[in-house]
Amino acid sequence: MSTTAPGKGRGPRADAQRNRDHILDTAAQYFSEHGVSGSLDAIAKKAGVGAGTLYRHFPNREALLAALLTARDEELVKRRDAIRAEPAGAASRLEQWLDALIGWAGAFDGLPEPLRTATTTETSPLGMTCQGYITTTDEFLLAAQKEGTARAEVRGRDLFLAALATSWVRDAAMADEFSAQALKSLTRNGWAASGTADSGH
Amino acid sequence: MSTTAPGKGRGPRADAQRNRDHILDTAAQYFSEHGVSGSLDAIAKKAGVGAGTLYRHFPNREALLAALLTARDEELVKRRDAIRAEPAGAASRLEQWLDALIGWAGAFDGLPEPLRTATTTETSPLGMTCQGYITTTDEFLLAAQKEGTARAEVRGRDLFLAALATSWVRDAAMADEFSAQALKSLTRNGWAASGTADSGH
DNA sequence: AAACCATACGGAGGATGTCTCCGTTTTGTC
DNA sequence: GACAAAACGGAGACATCCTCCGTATGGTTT
Repeated sequence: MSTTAPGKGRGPRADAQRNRDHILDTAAQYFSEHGVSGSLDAIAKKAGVGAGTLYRHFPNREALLAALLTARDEELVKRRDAIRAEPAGAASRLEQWLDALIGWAGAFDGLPEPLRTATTTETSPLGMTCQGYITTTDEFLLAAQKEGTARAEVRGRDLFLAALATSWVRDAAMADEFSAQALKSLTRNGWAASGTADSGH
Repeated sequence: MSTTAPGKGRGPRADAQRNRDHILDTAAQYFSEHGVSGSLDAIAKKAGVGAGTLYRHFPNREALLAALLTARDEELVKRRDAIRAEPAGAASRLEQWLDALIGWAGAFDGLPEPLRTATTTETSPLGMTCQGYITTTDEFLLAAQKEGTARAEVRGRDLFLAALATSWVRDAAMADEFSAQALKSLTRNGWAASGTADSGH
């Protein structure tokens, strides 16, 4: 989880780097337990730093979230590459990628909300991240469209939002795990070209 | 917007009734302008009543929201009856009902969130409301399934959540009105039985 | 119409949370 | 070891939610 960018000018001071990493670790755990709306001051206290230190490193909740997701970036990128390398058809690959997105957006309780906001707000750290994944979604989607297994009028952005929405429905819907699955199938049938749809129970 | 239930014991005091109605009106306007997360204290002030008065009538944000939606209930119920009376096929009726739900959930910015929470939380004023509309959704869905135009494995609850999700995506997505439309089509194709799907440009 | 009391009002204030400011401390360099 | 730049910490300004309780008002009774 170190972020020591080599060669770039003079690196950050040692204590700053240490604190930053530690805050990130603490925040990851705290958000896991309390959802993304957990108190930032509480995170600072738990990490053993002053509130000022936390806010200097991460000016607001979104920045902290963005940093947290960047740390997880590697994982999702790896997944993307693994899916790319699969011998399966384009439709299956797209489906797997969307599944990965749903899982990614569900990393913390309540995460879909800021992600959706970021997706439409642009020009924010989170927005950049989302934009990148929309591009990837477009890549898989285009392949499926060329293959004839995905409707032509669908856009990557729409599927990305649909994945967020699925994750959003799953949040706090623990009483009914079916619903998330249902949304997934609904989406699956939604983008599939006629005749290739799968009831996906 | 009066809520004078006739015959039920001794009604509320006149000033209480007046305040309640006025708070409701003020809240409707305030939420329209600032979304459902607007400050409750600000609403009280704007309505010219003390905070205590607001909280006595509506113990929390959800209660206020529920009262606000109850006022709109009549409208949606009327729409439901109108759809029922239509000569169109069951699929078309289901589609129109889902459209109505999407519009309903978009009455205020940010409304889908508490609605989703209420849907999965049950036993809350909002939860009751949602439950009722899920039942209606089931009614329209069942007709479409009997007609053979809707997949058998879909449930009303899922479509209800999908409608909320669509409204959720639309929120703050003004930069891209397409997305909401896309989600709608995606869902439409998702529940339609094979062969009856419509690309819904 | 005056008195009575249940009902309702208002707004100060406790609790929690976000974020800023600035005096103090730490780090890296010379 | 001394110096300046970088970073720290936590008090406190400010916003919100919500409660508590002394005070005012409305309806009823005589």
